[in-house]
Order: sequence, then structure tokens, then C-alpha cells
Amino acid sequence: MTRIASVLLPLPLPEAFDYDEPEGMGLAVGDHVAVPLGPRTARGVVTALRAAAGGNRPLKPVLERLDDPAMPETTLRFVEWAARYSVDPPGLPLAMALRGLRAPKPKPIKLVVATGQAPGRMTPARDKVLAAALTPMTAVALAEAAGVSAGVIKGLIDEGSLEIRLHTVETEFAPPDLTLPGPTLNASQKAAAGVLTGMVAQGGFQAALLDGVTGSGKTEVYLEAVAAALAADPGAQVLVLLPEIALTQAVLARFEDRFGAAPAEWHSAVPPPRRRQIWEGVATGRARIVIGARSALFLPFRSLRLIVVDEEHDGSYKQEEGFIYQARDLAVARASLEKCAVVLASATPSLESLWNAEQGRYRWLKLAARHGAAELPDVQLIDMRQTPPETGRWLSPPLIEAMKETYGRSEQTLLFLNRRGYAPLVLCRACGERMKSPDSDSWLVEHRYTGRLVCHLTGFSMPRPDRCPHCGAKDSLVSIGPGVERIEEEVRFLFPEARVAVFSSDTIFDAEGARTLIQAMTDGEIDVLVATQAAAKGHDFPLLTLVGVVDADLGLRGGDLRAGERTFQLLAQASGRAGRRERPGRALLQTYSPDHPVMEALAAQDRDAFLAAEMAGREMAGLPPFGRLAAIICSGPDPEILETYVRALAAAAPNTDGVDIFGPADAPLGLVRGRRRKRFLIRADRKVDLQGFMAAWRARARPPGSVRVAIDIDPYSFL
DNA sequence: AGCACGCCGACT
DNA sequence: GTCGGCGTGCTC
Repeated sequence: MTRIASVLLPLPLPEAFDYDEPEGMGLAVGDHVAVPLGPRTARGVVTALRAAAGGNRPLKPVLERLDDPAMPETTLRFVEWAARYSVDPPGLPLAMALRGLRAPKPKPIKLVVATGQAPGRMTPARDKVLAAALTPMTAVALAEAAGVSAGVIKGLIDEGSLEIRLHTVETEFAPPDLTLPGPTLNASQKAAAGVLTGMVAQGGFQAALLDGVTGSGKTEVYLEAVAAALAADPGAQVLVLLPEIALTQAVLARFEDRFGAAPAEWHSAVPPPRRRQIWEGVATGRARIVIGARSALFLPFRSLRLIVVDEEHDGSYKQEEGFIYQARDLAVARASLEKCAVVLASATPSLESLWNAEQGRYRWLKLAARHGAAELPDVQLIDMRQTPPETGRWLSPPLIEAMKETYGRSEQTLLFLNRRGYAPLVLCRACGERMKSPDSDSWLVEHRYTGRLVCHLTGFSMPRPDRCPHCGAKDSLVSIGPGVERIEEEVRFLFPEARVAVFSSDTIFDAEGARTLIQAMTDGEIDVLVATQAAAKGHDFPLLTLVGVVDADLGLRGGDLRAGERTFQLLAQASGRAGRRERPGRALLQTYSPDHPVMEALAAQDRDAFLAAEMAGREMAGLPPFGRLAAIICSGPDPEILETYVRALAAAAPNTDGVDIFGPADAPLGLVRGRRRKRFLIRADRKVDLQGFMAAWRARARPPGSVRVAIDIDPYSFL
């Protein structure tokens, strides 16, 4: 009896393809196979096997069964689920799940060992080498051990007295040591850890929100849950997701300290051969703890007992390109498929998670007490209408005064402004022309370090001209608004003696640079740090006692659904930076709208008030979590063709109760890399099958080849 | 995603 | 007269 194998290919195809299983191949679900696809062969994964029922059209045969470790069935089910959720072809998430496999295997290392055959001519150096070559070792090590140069080794190899053996290192993932004692927990931590370990021990799908202010010791608490999960059975695996930038050596070291073994680390900077080792380690169950960025969610875990999503509110969990997904939400789905526990941890949980906790869907574990002696920082609003900065300056007198006091005490200030460069806009005083990127609608940002005008979206840049390119007027260009470089300039002017540094993606290019700067800050070698979002997380500066938010209103503008929420999180975190150690800190927020509910809630550190206001507003509008959102982004190089298609798409929208469609509108940044973009926004009641609606809609209007259509379920950025 | 088939410009 | 541009469509 022959069988038919459904083979999912990591390509944007609508479904798995069927192939005949050759007699005796003995395929199983999860096996990797090579199959013919048109004129070429492709690699894929068997997702189902069934008996061949005669009368079907002839199928091509599976060519070969590959001997990579099989994909666990739950991983496949997760891939299929993720595709349905995001209304994408299943090959896209499969491609993510196979990412580690496509890399080359690590190269075997060359070891030399004595053959016992005497060289044609013996020399003192050769004698020393042969005496030292008792066990296989690398040529370099042998030369060093014998105290001779590499040439001697090579000579002996040529004469057959030494031979090269290729040695493939079976990567060891050191098993965690579960006998190590955990840290001493305070009462609040102990209670939360108890609930989590109980959850994990019980098994099955369960979700918890670990909700604790900065410094309350969330990590220690979830490490106990990790320990409990690993202890549950000898093959148990744990996944800890972190935002990419939070994946620091310090975090890894904490795991190593707790479990006596380094966890497997998975993120974009891990070299491909290492990825392959980790992929195989995870698929075979040898790797028990994985710490990774969002894409680690697609690793082929065999026996997952716990997923932790740390900093669950972080926007970087949302992948915005290609396969669009929200890793936090998918983590909950994966936990449900794996029938395991999931813990979402944050000092400033997302509204969605708080709502789920409120509704009783997640266990809600609050860590109220701060760990150690530090007190909460004092948050004050500076009303920029009452105490404006001088013309052409951006720091208000009360903030400057506070900085003076702080500097006078040899303590540190962090000035926070989520804007790179010197000025976000350059315009001509003579004709009013705004400098824009040639193939984009976004403003060019002035960078003084480089003397260029840069488009942050497309990467376009040009030297700052001395004449207006529009009217030709000389020296008429003026820089409008502040970026971090301009704030740095102002600080240097105000405090000529102070040591000032800037932390932004223009000054810090890699993890090494970030580490150096953070170390300098920790050691007190910096008095004032001007930083973009880059610095707003995860560091502990003992001398930092003042945080100034230069433009607290920045997040409130722009009509974004989550603007208020994001501002709250950002500021709560930025102010959380101050005074984490024993010195009391304070945060000063410069705002032009101190009466805004978000600002009032922040000043009062009153999250409940903020949430109540925000939830009420969303419920009224039927927005998440009370309704659901999706976006369709259509893009194409030809405006006319795009316009025609977008109209056809609008006309093809299925008529369904409980769905509102807005658009087509120009996407806020309507032109990116030469492609025009149009956008629909879809709001649906919770009872509506949003994915089904979107799939049906898209199927009704096939785009011409040059037009691309992307569906974004639960959009975050509306750009 | 590849890869082939298919109709319009500058070249040995 | 061809070589070749990448637009469009298909792959079990």
C-alpha cells in the first residue's frame, strides 16, 4: 500500500503539496525531504501521511528522506497555526522555523596525532614534538607544548610521522545544575515564585502575567519557574524571549550563575554555523534552556515546559516585515499548543495583557515591593507654557536647575529624547521649502556629526547644502526642533565642564560600543548622558539620580492607537532609571499638555488611573482589546496601477456585520523606496472571524504583478 | 522564492 | 537578423 505525503515547502505557496512516498522510504510526519518542484528540487517537511486512494492525478515522488533531526509535530502545528493567524502562506513561518538548518555545519577541527612511524631524519625539535604528541591535539597546541615552530609539525606530517584527523565536535549543551540554590527572595517574590512553580509543576497550558515595577526582581522570580520546569522531567526545555537589545552578556551571566551552565543564545548576531548547532540541539532535546529574540519562538522544541516573555510590552516583539507577527501573542499560542506554561513579565505591561489578567485569563502576579533599599523616583511635570526654555533652546529653567544640583553633587543626569540627529526638520527661511527625501515624503533629519541630511526611512543622505535647492537663496536653511545632538550641544553650552555623552544608533554601532558606554556611565565617568530609546532599558546606573524627558509629548501626537500607552511605558521606564540604588531619584517631564490624562497619571505614578482612562476610551471606540484591528498595505511602483487596484479591492470588500473599513488612504509615509503605499484599516468586533474575513477579501481581488499586498493583523505601527 | 515562457530594444 | 530585458504565472 503506497502512501501520499503532504510536504510543506518554505516558500510562499498557498498549501502543502502532495507527493508519492516511494516504497520502503518509511516517512514520518516531521521528516525533512527533498522533492521535485517544477524544474528543480526543493527541501520541505512532511506534515501529513495518508493512504493513497486510487483515481487521483499522478503525483511526483519524494526524492529523498534527509537525515536532519525531525521537526516535532507540535512545531509543525504551531507553524500552521501562525500562518492562519497572520493570513500568510504556511511556507513563510516554516521558513522561519527552518532558519537554523540552512546554515552550514560547523567545520570539523583538524587534530594531529603521532602515527608511530619514525621520521626519515630525527632532530631535537622533532623528538620533542613526538614526545608531546600523545593525544590528538591541534597543530598549534602541539607546537606550543613542544616549544617548536609550526614548520616542524608540518614537516612531520609530510613525512607521515604525524597524521591529521578531522574531529567533529558534537556540541555539548551542558545540562543545567538544578541543585544550585536560588537567591533569597523577599515575601512578595516568594509568593509569586510559588504560584509559578506550582503552575509549571502541574503542567498543561497556563498563562501568567508577572507584573512588577522596575527593580522588583522579576528575573529572580521567573528563574525559579525555569528551575521548576527543568526539574519537571529530564528532557524538559525552556524558552526565554527577550527584546533583542536586552540580550546582553549580563542577562546570560545571570542564567549561567543560576544553573551553572550557559544557555543557548539565539538572535540575529549569532553566526550561522552556531545557529545550526543550536537548532539541532533544540530539535534533539540536548539544548534545555534557550534565551533568544523573537525568532527563537520558531525553534523546533521537543519538550517545551515553559515560555517566558520578558519585557512583554516591548514593541520589538512585533515583526513588521515579511512574515508579520507579534511574538508575545504567538508565544501564548505556542504554549497552548505545547500544553505548557507561559509567563509574560513586565514593569509596564501592555494593555492587552493587563486586560487578559483582569479578565482572569492570565494569573496576575504583582510584585509590589522594590527589591533592596531604593525608593521610587519622584515624577514631576514641567509645564513648558509656564516655564519655557529660551528661544532656540530646549531645556526649561526647572530642568536646568535640577541638572545643576545633580551635577553639583557629582551625580548623573540622563536626558531622554527619542529623536536621532541634530534637528528633525530643515527648512528654507526664504521660500519655506522643507527638505525631503527624493523618493519619500519624510523629512530629512539633520546630522551635525556627519554634516549630512539623512532620511531615516530610506537611508538616503546628502551633504547639508549651503543654498536652498528650491529657491537658491544662500544661508537661508534653518534647523527646526531638537534631536539628541542638539541637546548635547545645549548641555555642553550650559555645563562646559561636564562630561557629556550621546547614546543613539548614530553614536553606538554595536554591542561592544554600547557596553563601553554603559560601563563608563556605571563607573561615573559621564555626568550627563543624552539618549534615545536605546538607553531606556535594563541598566542599573548607581549614580544616576535625575532623568529629564525632553519632550514627553512626543508619543502623544500622531493619532496612533497605542500612543498614550507607549508614552506611559516609556516614561515609567525612563523614570524608573533614576534612583535604582540607594539614592532617591527624580524624573522631570517637559510637557506642553500637563492636563493630559496620561501626563497626570504619570505624575501621580498612577497606572490604574491611566489604564482606566485608556480602557474606557478604547471600549467606547471598539478598539483592542474590545475589538480587533487589521491593516492592508498595498504598494507598487506605478501610482495609477496601484490606485486602480486599491479601488477594485475596496469594491470587493465582503459585506459583513461588525466590520468597519477605513481607506484606502495614503499610508502616512506614502512613498517608501520608490514604491507608493496605500492603506486600509479594518476594525472588527471580537466575534468576527477577522482572519477569515481578510483572507476572503484578498481572494476576491487578485493584484497585478507589480502590486504587493500585505496583511497586518493587529498592526502596531500605522506607518 | 526560483525558474521558464514570452513579447519589445541595441548589438555582433 | 539575434541576445536579452524582466513582467507574468506556475510549481503537487
